[in-house]
Amino acid sequence: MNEQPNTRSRLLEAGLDHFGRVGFEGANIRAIATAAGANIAAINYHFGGKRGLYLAIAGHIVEGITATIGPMAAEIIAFAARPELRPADAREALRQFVKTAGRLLATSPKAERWARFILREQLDPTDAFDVIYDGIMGRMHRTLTRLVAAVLELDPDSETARLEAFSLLGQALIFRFARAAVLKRLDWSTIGEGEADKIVAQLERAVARLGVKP
Amino acid sequence: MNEQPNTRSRLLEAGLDHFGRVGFEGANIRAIATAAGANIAAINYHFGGKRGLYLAIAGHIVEGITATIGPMAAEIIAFAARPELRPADAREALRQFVKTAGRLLATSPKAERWARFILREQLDPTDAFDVIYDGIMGRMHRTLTRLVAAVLELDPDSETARLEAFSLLGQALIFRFARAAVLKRLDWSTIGEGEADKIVAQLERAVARLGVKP
DNA sequence: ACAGAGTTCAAACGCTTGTTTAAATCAAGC
DNA sequence: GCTTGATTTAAACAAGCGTTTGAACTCTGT
Repeated sequence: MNEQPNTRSRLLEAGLDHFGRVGFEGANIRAIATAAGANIAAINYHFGGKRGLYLAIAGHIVEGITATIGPMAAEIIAFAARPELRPADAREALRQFVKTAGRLLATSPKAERWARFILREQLDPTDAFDVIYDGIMGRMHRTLTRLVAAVLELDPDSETARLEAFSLLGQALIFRFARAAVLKRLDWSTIGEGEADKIVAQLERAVARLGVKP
Repeated sequence: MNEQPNTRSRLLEAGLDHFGRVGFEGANIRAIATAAGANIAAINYHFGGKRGLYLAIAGHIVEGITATIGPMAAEIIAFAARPELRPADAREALRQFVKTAGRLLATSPKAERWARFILREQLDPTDAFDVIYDGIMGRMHRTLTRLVAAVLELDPDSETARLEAFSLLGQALIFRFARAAVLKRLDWSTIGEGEADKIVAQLERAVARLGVKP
């Protein structure tokens, strides 16, 4: 029943999955405890209760994402921070970013769980949303904005640049958030490597289209 | 306490809001009944139970969306079905579509409730998803695909055309689904007419960019 | 071997859940 | 005005919920 790590970690993982699927109110701490191979009381012992576990999971997600995309993120951030960033270079950096992040988002089971949990938080945000936004989301969007602004030759602090960054993000996230519709419409049964290739190609097309003058 | 329509309708509206906020498992039929100014037993009487109400709401959403975008949709569908559809014409139709639909999606309280409910269904689809997909979503996406394909001069049945349609859709939906992040990042407190203008302008930029050769 | 803190366990605690029941109320038709 | 069917009501049902409890089980340092 038990996997490798300690009860605390197993509860975080099981909770992430469970909360993401049915939401905070719908979640059942007995089911979480069972899935984690732990006793119900362990949740109250380690996290002080259901809400405590939920908030801890938000932090756990930030850690997870940071650890996963950390190396690439550092590289891109350094690149994006260069003052003499040329449009063509920024476009290439953006292309690399969507290739890696897009594939991760499309195929990784971890990313699936993260996305589910985060999306539910967007639907009616609680304290957990601030944890995630301040921890990873805001930072990531600011970097994306700088790159997009460089490609479009916009002021990176302008509202337009931020809107453009959301536009690009939307084109990636739609394949994660509207997965059920994507699978039906494209007649796919699942998203494996082959399907991810097509999604990534679509994202590269989006980047290539950025800032091209009519 | 009671609004105008009958108990059945009030339960559908209250349930749409409540299920959308906290999900099926998290929803509380007592809270729904109270919000609707009805007795708990009314849910079982009219819909046979919690699940029955949930499924009925899916149908109610399809009706609502159809009634709201019906006139525009009919016009666009007729337009998109024309065999001799020229790229420039299709682009103009697409521009009109995102202007109307984008503003509705961004500002309408009804659209907010629909989007919330539908998004939750995407996270783990049940029978209700099929009701919504077959009822409105698939139809709408097929029309969108035809228009996008015409602009890009692609085969409207090609996988690429369908992916491109999702890309465009993603750019509109991100402002609805990731609303919490959008508000934070753009330092908006709410999305009123002024903010909707900026979102619609961003969507028009996305349409203008479609199919422009480098 | 022992002590003591850290952790896990089964059992029980109120309380809330979705559903059911049977009586009360309403709206027409004759 | 009474009857009949549809609808609404308050009350009760068992099952499930999050939390608490106190005893049992680790494990580490001495």
